[in-house]
Amino acid sequence: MRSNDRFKRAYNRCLDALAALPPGAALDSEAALARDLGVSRTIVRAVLAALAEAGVVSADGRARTLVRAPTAADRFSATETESVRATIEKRFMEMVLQHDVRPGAQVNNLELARQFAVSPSAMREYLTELSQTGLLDRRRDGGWVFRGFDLDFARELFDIRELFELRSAALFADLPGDDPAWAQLDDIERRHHALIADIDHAYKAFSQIDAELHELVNAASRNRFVDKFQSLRSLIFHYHYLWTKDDEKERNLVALREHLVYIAALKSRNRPRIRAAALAHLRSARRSLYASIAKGAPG
Amino acid sequence: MRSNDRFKRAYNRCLDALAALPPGAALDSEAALARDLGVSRTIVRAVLAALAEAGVVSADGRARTLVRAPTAADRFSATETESVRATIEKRFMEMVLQHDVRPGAQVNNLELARQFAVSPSAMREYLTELSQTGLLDRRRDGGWVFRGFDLDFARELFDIRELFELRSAALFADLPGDDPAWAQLDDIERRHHALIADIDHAYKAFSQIDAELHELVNAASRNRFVDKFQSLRSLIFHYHYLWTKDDEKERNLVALREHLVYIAALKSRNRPRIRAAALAHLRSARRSLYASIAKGAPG
DNA sequence: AGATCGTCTAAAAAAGACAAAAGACAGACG
DNA sequence: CGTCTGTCTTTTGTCTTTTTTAGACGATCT
Repeated sequence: MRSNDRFKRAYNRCLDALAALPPGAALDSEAALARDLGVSRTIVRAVLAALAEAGVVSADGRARTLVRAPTAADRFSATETESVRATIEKRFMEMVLQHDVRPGAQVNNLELARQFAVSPSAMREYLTELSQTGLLDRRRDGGWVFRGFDLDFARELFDIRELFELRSAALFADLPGDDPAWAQLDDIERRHHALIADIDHAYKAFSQIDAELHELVNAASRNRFVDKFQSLRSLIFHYHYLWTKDDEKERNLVALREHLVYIAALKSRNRPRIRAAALAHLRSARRSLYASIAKGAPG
Repeated sequence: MRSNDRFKRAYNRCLDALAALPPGAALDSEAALARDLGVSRTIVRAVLAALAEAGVVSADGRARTLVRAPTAADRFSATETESVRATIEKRFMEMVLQHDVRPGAQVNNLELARQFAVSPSAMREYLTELSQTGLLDRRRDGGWVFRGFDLDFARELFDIRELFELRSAALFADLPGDDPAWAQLDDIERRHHALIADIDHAYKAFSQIDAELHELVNAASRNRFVDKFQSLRSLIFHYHYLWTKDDEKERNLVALREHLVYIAALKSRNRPRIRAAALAHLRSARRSLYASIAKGAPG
């Protein structure tokens, strides 16, 4: 059956909203709540019924009032509100990037589904989607072959990334002065400075801002294939950053400084300078990825 | 239920093989047949049982002999041997490339499944896979939006194609002289000459040889992302050639001649010459695609 | 009269069911 | 003793069923 994680997330968000109200306050209409929570009225009704059941709100007739302030115990836990899709992605990326599977290994849909505690259909759908990314291949007679997160994959990924990023950066420099992208670039630059200033505490935010910068630059290509590739890159790097801990802070600091040089180059609109800055950053990122793969895979 | 199109294709291939034998001849062992037909022994056994049922072979004990020469009536028809996947792909590409759906239109999984006479799951799996190609987008709340085979798509496709092909061609020129790719290139060149000589009858074969040439060149990149893109390109062009009939012969002849210039340039290993030939061919292919889209979509 | 609510319908997601296909293993045959 | 065959188990591809969600429409309340 379909999981009701949507309902659970809406329920938690509703508790958050109720925490700001005093006991005895009247709740908004169903339609208004649906708008605020970004779900259908059907879900809102289910949430309200559950809140009444839990004794958080009272529902006499059509007037609903807050009975008591919601507590942490009322909330659904993080594992419950996670969509099946997100669960699978996390588990799978963990498996892949931590080198728990050897390149060339056969992947068994049924076994993975059991291992991740999801239905075979959900697993199958995810594998189908991921087979477009080059991490997996579908065998002609059924079954899946894992191609692996190895040096070859990293090389192929970076070769394309270089091709796309250099093209996008050149196009970015040609954007008219009043294009909103310039303001977004300024904002990203400001946040880079803030992050560097507070690097001891905030270095975890690197993955996010890295994705934002490269997505902004690549958007200048106005090309859906570049966009798709970019989101694959973000996905892989997001999880890669998450689990590769050696020299994490230093590594991120180096990348942030390279970003600043790159941003300055973009703002100068000087083609050779942009190209040089982009290449310098890509080369250092490539080296760092190669090194972490060579270390992670002792085979 | 899973369809037995595999069994039916193996059955037809087996009939083809038997047609070469005289009545009374003994058949190979199951394992040998499985190897020859490229299927499992389970299927071979089903095929042999069906052949005995049809009276084509006799099965007394473990010795099997051919009773009579197979006829056309024994064969399964083309529609029966087509896999569900292939059916969907054909119908969908027909719909897309013939402009039966407007860009931005909502695509309904259930309705498509009914229309194509396949199950919603099979349809859904195909749409999931195709959404990686940029022809479709998945909406956050379920449902699909068709992005369309329009001028934007053609432009984005060709921009990437140009990027990849130029890179691949340059790498191709660096292949060592004893690389098998050169022999394959010679073979493709020979078949180009044969095709041009017999263009009045053979112009239908263009789609196939076009895909072969570009796949060979792009293989020099040794990059799975280039390969994936290349197979998407082949898929789209295959069906596009199939249905765009205006000036078909002339169009193909022009492309074949451009191919020959391109092949000669590759053999010269002269970088600027290769680049010029590739660009010339890509530009003319781009123009021809743009023109056919502008004509096909009167909106 | 206008907003709000209860109920119904349709569509999509997930799970479950089942046939087809692949592969393993032991016994039979030469 | 090696090869071939019969049977069984596992896994995949596809279809069907169940549940969840979105949205529409008329009834109800203020």
